[in-house]
Amino acid sequence: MASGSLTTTSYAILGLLAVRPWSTYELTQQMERSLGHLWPRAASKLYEEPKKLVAHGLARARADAVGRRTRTVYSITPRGRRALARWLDEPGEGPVLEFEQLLKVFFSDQGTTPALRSTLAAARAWAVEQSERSAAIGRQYLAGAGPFPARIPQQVLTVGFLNEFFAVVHRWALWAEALTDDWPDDPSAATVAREVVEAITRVAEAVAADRDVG
Amino acid sequence: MASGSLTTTSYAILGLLAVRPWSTYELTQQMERSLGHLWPRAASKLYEEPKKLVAHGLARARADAVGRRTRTVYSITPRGRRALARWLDEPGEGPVLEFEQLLKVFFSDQGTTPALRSTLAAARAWAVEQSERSAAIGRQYLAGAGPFPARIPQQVLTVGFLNEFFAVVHRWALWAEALTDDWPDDPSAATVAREVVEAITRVAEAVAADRDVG
DNA sequence: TTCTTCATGTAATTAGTTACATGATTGA
DNA sequence: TCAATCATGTAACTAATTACATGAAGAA
Repeated sequence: MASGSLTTTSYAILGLLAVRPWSTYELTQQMERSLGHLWPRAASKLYEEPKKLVAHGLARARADAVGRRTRTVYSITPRGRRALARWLDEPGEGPVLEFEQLLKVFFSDQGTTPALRSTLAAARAWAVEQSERSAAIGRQYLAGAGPFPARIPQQVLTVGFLNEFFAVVHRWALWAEALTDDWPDDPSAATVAREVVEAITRVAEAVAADRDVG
Repeated sequence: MASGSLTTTSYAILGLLAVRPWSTYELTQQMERSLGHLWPRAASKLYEEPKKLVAHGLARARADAVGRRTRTVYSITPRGRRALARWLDEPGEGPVLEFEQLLKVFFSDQGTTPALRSTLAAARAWAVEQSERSAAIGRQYLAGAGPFPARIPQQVLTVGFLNEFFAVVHRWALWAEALTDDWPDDPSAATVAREVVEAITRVAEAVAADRDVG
């Protein structure tokens, strides 16, 4: 028992350790490559959290000598695996989104239409960039390469969501760029057709209809 | 000049004040109703940030008496409007996602298939609930009601994204539930067909193809 | 008139980020 | 052999959350 309780971030690290042992630096690499898209945390956190896992008896640390300095490699303990399985059994929180560009779109009537449209273009570029990176990894797996082939099913489920997420950002940006194409320079003077409001409401209603289905 | 620089959260509040003056409690209501979906922050933050805006000369505070206690109402200053417009001119960050349920899916090979599937069901229920709320507001606007009719174009752009986001969570959960339907109890023994990997890769490649288009 | 919920904050705590420091490795 | 980059961390700081406290308003 030690130093605060376990957070979702703790379990994110613990989950990585369940795959194989990692040095702290390798953990930061994984954060950039995969985990960062669903649970982003600063690298320095990854030097801190594993210590908490060790204090709870869920992981072990081994000091590995590289040249004159030491590197710490962490691995999961049997207790750690049990704790992870228990955590996986609990419901978990829905998605939480932080989207600064969308915030700027929301308040765009206080700025200019060119500013709004360049924000939309930036969002679209973001989606393209993410998708490029993801497509490259996908092709790598299709070619028979790619790390952790045993975990492909879990990666497919996860990447299946992320790619759709990137696609929705892209599609939305295109749609919004088209919609604002003929707006006056002052966006507070713009109007949208009733059919557009109907269309976006239908999207929500289609999903809401699943309530009955269960 | 005072007490730290302005953050995105500061501008989120400033944007609300540009619409009309609000008491702090009203600001927390707006956080629940609209802003919380794209820039979620705890209520207590909303009691603190406006003070920073005042210290920077971007907002004014008026103490309003209600019974024996006082309520603070904040309003934007001309300098505040200019600062907001400048901020809207800057590019802004792409979306950042925190998705605990997806994290559990990612590590689901360390648990059981029933646990995985109940996580998927929870994600789907989340999407349905959000969409219900959003659809109700959409119908309200279609009936001619709804607050801030002058800002409907900006709300359409914003809600247009959010509804598609809810829909993508829903569609993904259904897809994943179908895909895992015949999985063995131990999900680390599951496999997925090559066509599925091809399909999710095509999604990313379709978006990446926009690079050429610009 | 008492209970509950709405309303208005402050204080304590924690999670997370930015900045810094420095050794190891590689390649020009 | 020097510069650049990779690797490994710590410390200071800030943003944000949770917990708490209490007055006002309305319902039973």
